[in-house]
Amino acid sequence: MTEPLGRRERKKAQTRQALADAALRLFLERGYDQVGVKDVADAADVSVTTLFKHFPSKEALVFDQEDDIEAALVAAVRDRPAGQTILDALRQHVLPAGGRPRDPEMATFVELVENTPALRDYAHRMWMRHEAALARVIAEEIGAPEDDLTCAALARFALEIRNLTRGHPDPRRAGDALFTLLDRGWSALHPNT
Amino acid sequence: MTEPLGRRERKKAQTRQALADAALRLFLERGYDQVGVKDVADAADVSVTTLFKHFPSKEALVFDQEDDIEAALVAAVRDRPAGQTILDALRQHVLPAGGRPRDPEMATFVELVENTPALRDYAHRMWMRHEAALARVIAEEIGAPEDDLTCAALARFALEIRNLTRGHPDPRRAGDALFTLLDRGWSALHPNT
DNA sequence: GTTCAAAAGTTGAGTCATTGCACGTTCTTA
DNA sequence: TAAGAACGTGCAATGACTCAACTTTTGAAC
Repeated sequence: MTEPLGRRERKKAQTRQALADAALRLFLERGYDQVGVKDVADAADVSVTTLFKHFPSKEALVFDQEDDIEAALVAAVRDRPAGQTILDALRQHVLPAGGRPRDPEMATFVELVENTPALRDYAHRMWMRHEAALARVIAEEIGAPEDDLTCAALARFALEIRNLTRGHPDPRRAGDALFTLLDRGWSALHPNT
Repeated sequence: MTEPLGRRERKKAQTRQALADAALRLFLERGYDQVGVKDVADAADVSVTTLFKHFPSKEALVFDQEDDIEAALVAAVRDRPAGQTILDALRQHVLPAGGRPRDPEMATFVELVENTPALRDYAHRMWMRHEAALARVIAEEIGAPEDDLTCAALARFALEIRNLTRGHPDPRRAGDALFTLLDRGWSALHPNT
């Protein structure tokens, strides 16, 4: 489906990839704040303006493929198995799997993001940006008005659980406890949802 | 207690006040994004560098007296009446009083902050910055380890309630419902706290 | 009363991320 | 194939923020 690309689009994707690769390499070598966008552009052999045509900001250089996350989140709630509550669906989708794969490349990437305030904040904002969509699908599922505040609160709290458990020795167990906390309050307001 | 100020400190406070006044006036006149820090500095008859010696950022120009909020927050939990739960103490302290005083000057200020993304985000960050202190005092009060995750979560969720209810027609009632949600889950984990 | 050195205020000249404007190249359409 | 639209690219600018040096104020020693 993505095969028939013209030369132009192929070169565009190539340039984009070169920028992302150069950025990640330089950031890991020297640290995010010690690398300017000029350095990244030079390493990819393009001008700074071209860099910003491909990425909306310096932070976005390290978050390359952040596309279908919102759709997957909404689908996890809307298409949950029959009989499963909304909170259990969120619990399974938001919390990471128990044993970590320990991909070494991913590990250094996560370390870079965690140790760089600008990147940590950016990742947080990107993740919380899905709150509105999540709140909307929750309201639909329980038949509440679209702007129901408890749905917005549940969406925000559930998303924040991932941020809270990040860096914890056992994120799965910790997240479970927090989802249980939310579940007790939520099921009192909206039983069997 | 703050009377014996030397000429120097008096002039410093005077410059600071002139900057804050000029900034608020210009922001309300032309809009936050249409005013540069240069304009504010010129209006107060100082250089841009001097402006940044008094305020750490452009956003900070409008949040002049944000000092003892964290202390009051911690005190509200630690010095709550005997027999009152932590969540009830937070509910009373975080939620605004029912009838609004309708101070016209404050109203235009709130409107400016709400309608300016940069200021809205800054106010949010400033408010959430108290999460760590709040989490610490909650952990102390229930005798949990200082880095207990459920305490951090309760602190974050309680603070977020204020952000969620902002702009709602009846913040008091809406906030009450959300605190009740948290209360059910929390009292199951830590009864009578 | 004068001097002097540390502390604090002030400044102009910079740095860095980000964005209009203009030019050349590539793709489309007739 | 040639005009015209759309796109990639670079130069130069803008706006927030910082740095090294200069000036003023303060407090005490002489």
